[in-house]
Amino acid sequence: MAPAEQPLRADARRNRDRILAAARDAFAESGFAVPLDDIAARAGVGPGTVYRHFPTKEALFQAVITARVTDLVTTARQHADAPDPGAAFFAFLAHLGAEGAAKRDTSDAMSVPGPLIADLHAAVAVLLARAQAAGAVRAEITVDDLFTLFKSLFLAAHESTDPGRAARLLTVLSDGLRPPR
Amino acid sequence: MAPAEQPLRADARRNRDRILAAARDAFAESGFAVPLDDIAARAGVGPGTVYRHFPTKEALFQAVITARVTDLVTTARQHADAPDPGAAFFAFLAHLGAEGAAKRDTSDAMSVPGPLIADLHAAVAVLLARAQAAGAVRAEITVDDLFTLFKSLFLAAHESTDPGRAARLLTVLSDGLRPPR
DNA sequence: TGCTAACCGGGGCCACCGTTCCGTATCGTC
DNA sequence: GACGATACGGAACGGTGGCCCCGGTTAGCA
Repeated sequence: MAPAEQPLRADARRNRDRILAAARDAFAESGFAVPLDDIAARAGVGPGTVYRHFPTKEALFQAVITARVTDLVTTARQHADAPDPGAAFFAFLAHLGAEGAAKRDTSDAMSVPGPLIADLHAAVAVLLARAQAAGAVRAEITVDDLFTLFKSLFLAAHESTDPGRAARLLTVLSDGLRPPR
Repeated sequence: MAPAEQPLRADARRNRDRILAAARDAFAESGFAVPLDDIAARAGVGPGTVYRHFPTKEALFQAVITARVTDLVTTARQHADAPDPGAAFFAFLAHLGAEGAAKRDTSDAMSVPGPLIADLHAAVAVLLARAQAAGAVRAEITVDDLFTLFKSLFLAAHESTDPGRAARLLTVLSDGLRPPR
């Protein structure tokens, strides 16, 4: 949108990159709740420097998750063309589940309002509707239901160190979404 | 445990009861995170008075949830004698789900360490083991899985006002817990 | 009715965290 | 090499929330 930004000074650009990298790691480890001072310390800068580059903590978070959510949207749209709507839907759920199990901020990212999440919402709605039309998913489930379920799954997965738990719970959740026998 | 407590002065007892009632309502509405000042205001007393009766906010919370968790344990133990282990297990899950959907502090209550929750844990473990032995529930699920899943679900479910959502999500989870077809 | 002890209210302290300000250091250029 | 603009860092601010203490009041008992 604004490709012709004024060039940053060398140290500024370097610090901006370090802040983004530190924020990426810190948010992934501890979620949005991580203190901003921790991010600054991890980047080797002061809190003031973080605010020079990002107006608020939320803006920094947005900058961190934008790429990830965009990838999710892309993946969802790719699955929308698959021949088997049910398989495509559950494949995407597995992808989302792996993402959420690996990074603690995925749950927070899905709660941030904005066009990014709206896109994700819409892309998943397509997948869900096709899977439901094919009879692979219970008809009464909504996209909001799905988001809520996955946000809880992510919360649950990060409450323990049991590495198999996320996989077990994802299986439970996925199978529960299928129509009753 | 200590039935013969020294008699409280009339006004002290009245205030204690009002604080407990206010805390019960406030915790149910907003979870443990509700400010203690709000509870005090709701009870019509000052924050200092709350601390005269309960040493910490957690102690107050304990006092509020003890009766509820005890009821849950009793219910679980009653279900342990039922002839159909699978039906008993899922009936208890429905009971727990209703509790968690109605009161926002259920999730927090299940996270408090202590003998009360340990009892609940043990009682549910019996239900789960019997249901698994009867082939009504997937064998790989643990009690911790169940607790974690329900705690997170309660947290996430309260983020929306859709009254049917809790029921839908509970159905999904319950069906997902059944062995694969 | 008057004394004593317990109790009440709320102002205040401390810790935490997001945010801002300002003196200083660094960069880029002439 | 020096100067102006820019960026840096960390100390300070403001708000929030748990927790405690002081001065006044009230209940209980003689």
